[in-house]
Amino acid sequence: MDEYEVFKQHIVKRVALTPEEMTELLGGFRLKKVKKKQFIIQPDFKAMHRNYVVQGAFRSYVIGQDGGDHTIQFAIDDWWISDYNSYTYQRPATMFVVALEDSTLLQIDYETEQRLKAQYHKIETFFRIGAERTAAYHQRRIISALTQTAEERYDAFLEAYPSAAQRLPQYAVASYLGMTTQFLSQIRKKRLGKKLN
Amino acid sequence: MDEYEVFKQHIVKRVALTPEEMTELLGGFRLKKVKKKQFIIQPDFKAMHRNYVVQGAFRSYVIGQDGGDHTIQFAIDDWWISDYNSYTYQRPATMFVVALEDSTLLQIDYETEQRLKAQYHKIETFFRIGAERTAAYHQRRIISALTQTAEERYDAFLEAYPSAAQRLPQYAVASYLGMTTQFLSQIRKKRLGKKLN
DNA sequence: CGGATCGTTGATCAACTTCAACGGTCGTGG
DNA sequence: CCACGACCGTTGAAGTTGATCAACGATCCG
Repeated sequence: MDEYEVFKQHIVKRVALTPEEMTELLGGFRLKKVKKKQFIIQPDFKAMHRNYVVQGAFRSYVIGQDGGDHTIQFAIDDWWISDYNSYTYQRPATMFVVALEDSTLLQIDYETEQRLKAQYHKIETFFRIGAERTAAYHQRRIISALTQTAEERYDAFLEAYPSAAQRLPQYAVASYLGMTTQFLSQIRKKRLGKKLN
Repeated sequence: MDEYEVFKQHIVKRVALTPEEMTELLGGFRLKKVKKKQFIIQPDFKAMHRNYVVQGAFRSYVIGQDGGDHTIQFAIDDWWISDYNSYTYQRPATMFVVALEDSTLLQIDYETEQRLKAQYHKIETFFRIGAERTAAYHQRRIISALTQTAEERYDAFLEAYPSAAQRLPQYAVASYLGMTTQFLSQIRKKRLGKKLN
């Protein structure tokens, strides 16, 4: 299927646009193909784009002062990803965002987004809804981090994102859940005894 | 100072409104005074309002299955607070939001907010900016939770919100930082040896 | 084929929790 | 306005969760 068609479906689910608005919004995005292991955002560079993942998988992470690697977010098909502190405030990034597979993105740059939001009320609405959902999603993650043990977080992850759990490398899942790969391995071992898979 | 005047200053910092838009937006909010220990949101009830704190202090928290109490957010003067998963999606809340001091709020209800956003482009912009900031703020918290030790998180908290650290009860700060009150007490004790305060 | 990357395992170790007990302060009802 | 109980912060000892360290096998990819 055509890449813009996938994205169009995504838009329609959030907001009803006139043909003109739809054309303008789609026109703001540029198609980009990236290879596995390629970076689309790096620390010290401003995050230039908000990224919609048409197809593929990405991971954003930071490096702690201990040198450890901590996953902030995943994005697979039909998700968004960026360094929101960098993009929103147009400041240098603190995060890496890297492709975990060969992927296809639709990117909008900051100035274009601002212009479209100012020009079309319903495009503003579109991005407002996105920001609200991002905020609500992040809040759920904070709750999970504060209230659950490592094992419970893994269970919850399997339940919430079963396909992602299959598709993503183990080290990335572990660091997303705030534990070491070794400890995740322990958990999985225990699980094998009780249940296949 | 008049309560609405404080709020007006807050609005002006985000977006430039015409007198009509300003009147409409302010008109959407109702003043509410709450006493210390009073709840403004409780689990199983829908969060009816988005709350701007004119003056006072609030705390939102969830109860884990262990019965433990986990602070999700604080809000003191000039901050917003709600259960965003409940308010955004109009579903039953999972959080408590309680006043830590006698406080003054400005509340808008969901339907009014939707109506104003639909009617006035720049009011939509106002809330969009709020949502983006909330998302960016939550992302910083996630990074902190994943990358820092308990002691580092306390340091960062003192630096980021020195006045809040003074004003809020210790048990609330500890549970916000994801540690027990006992452990926070240990950290503070160590600190006394090195530096006053 | 050979090196890098990824997941695994087991032993030791550290960060943080839990449990239990105590002193201070705050607010409330008598 | 005082007394009492509830709430809050503190301390120390023992216990757990999850990290660290080190080593190995498997797989992927050039």
